[in-house]
Amino acid sequence: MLNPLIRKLARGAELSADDRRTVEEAITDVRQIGPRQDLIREGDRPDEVHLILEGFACRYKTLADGQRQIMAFLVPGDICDLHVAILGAMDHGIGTLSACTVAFIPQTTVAVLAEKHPAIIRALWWNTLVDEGILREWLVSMGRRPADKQMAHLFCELLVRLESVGLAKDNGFEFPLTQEELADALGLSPVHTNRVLTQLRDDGLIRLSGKRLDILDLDRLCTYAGFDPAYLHLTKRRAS
Amino acid sequence: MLNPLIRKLARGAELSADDRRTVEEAITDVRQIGPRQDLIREGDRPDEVHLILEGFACRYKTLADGQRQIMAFLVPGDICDLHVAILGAMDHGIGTLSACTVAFIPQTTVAVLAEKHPAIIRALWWNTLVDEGILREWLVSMGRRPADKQMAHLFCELLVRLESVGLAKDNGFEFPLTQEELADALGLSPVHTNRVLTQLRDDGLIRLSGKRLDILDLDRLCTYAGFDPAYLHLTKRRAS
DNA sequence: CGGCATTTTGACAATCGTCAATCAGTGTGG
DNA sequence: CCACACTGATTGACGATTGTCAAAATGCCG
Repeated sequence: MLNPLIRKLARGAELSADDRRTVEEAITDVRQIGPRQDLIREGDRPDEVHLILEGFACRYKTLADGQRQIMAFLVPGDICDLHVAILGAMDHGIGTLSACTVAFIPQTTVAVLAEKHPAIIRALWWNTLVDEGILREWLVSMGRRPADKQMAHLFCELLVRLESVGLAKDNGFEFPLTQEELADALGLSPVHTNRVLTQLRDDGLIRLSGKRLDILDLDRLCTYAGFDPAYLHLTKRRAS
Repeated sequence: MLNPLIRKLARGAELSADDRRTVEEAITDVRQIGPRQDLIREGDRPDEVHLILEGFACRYKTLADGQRQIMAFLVPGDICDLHVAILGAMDHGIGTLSACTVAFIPQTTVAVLAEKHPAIIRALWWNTLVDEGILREWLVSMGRRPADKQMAHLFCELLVRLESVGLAKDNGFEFPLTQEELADALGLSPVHTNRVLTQLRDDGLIRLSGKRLDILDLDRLCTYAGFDPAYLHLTKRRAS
């Protein structure tokens, strides 16, 4: 399988064949991680960068009263913590949701890339900035969209993101999350999440069974959610 | 007055006297902007970077139905759009709230800095990453904190941020926003914002009159909000 | 003083959360 | 194969938070 990171970066930045090979070669330490494991905890200063190759992970914070807020879904091709080298300590945790395949890339390798392959670093920064755009859109969703549209918007976003790394087919994709985890991402209670999900199903917009999510009427779902993919900055080129 | 950007960057990164002078010299085009003016609109590709020197501005998005969500407050020392050069088009707007003094710095100047003063660029990236941390904390607030604690948390954050650029005194600062603008940042209705504000006042936690916000009992407000300033990454050094 | 934006208040409605029970699916051991 | 336990999904009843609408009060500025 083509490395999902390269596949994604190629959409937003210019990478030469040499750059791509360099990225491939940086991925040597690949590990299988079980579901619901922490990759990094708040306060850590990891000396490796983590790249998701398979599975779903998330950024999250846990409040003093035990509530959890998921701040981002990390899917194949996503880098978890490029910023730690600059920021110092992690201000949030990163954990797997499903079982994941994760590449551990030493900071020293990243530093070498920065030195010798500026195009790669630029592409990685592009990626980081897209993630920030996603974060902003989540904030908009939580602040100004009712729960049903917020959820619809999230599903639209995931479809586009997973398509960009070749993991969506026929407007559907693997979605190995419990409703409780989905609730933690939406800022809702699990019960209300269930009700909203039921409503979207009853409206014929989606089907969620087993661990697969199918979008039955993409146009209508996008309209319903007010989804405009511009914030994903994926328009430069088509997948090759 | 000491340039607030330099003051802030000095807290999180190492800048030599030469670096500081270089930053000073990059600020030549300084303009006065009235309140409620757009600096950049969604879709723009500005060829200047904007730096707030005085006043309050914000990042925002407007939905199709006219609702607005403010995604960040930009205060003196904050850079609005360092990322545009990498991302292409703006996926959100930036507008002033109060009257502002804004430095317009050409992208070419930034490119020269990147070439000749890596420490400055590194400091600017540090700043961008802190902004991302703030965004994550806002998401947590919106998702998992009730309105009163969310507002309390925001006030704690603003105090720390404004202190770091020398704009807070005696646990108070200029806060030139209407309640409607505050509501757009919190994701609340203006009416509910007013009620929560009244409650915080009645609890003796804050005073908000005219355009000044005073925190009357900082310890209690921080406890109430569950505020932990770690995410602001301002711990490396004291203000000099 | 008059005009206007902003703040404040009350009454009521909608959304969402909590609690508790039930149902469904899955895997285990006998 | 079935009994059992366990997790996750679903449903109902009810309560809390937040939104909406409309009016009144306040403050600011010419």
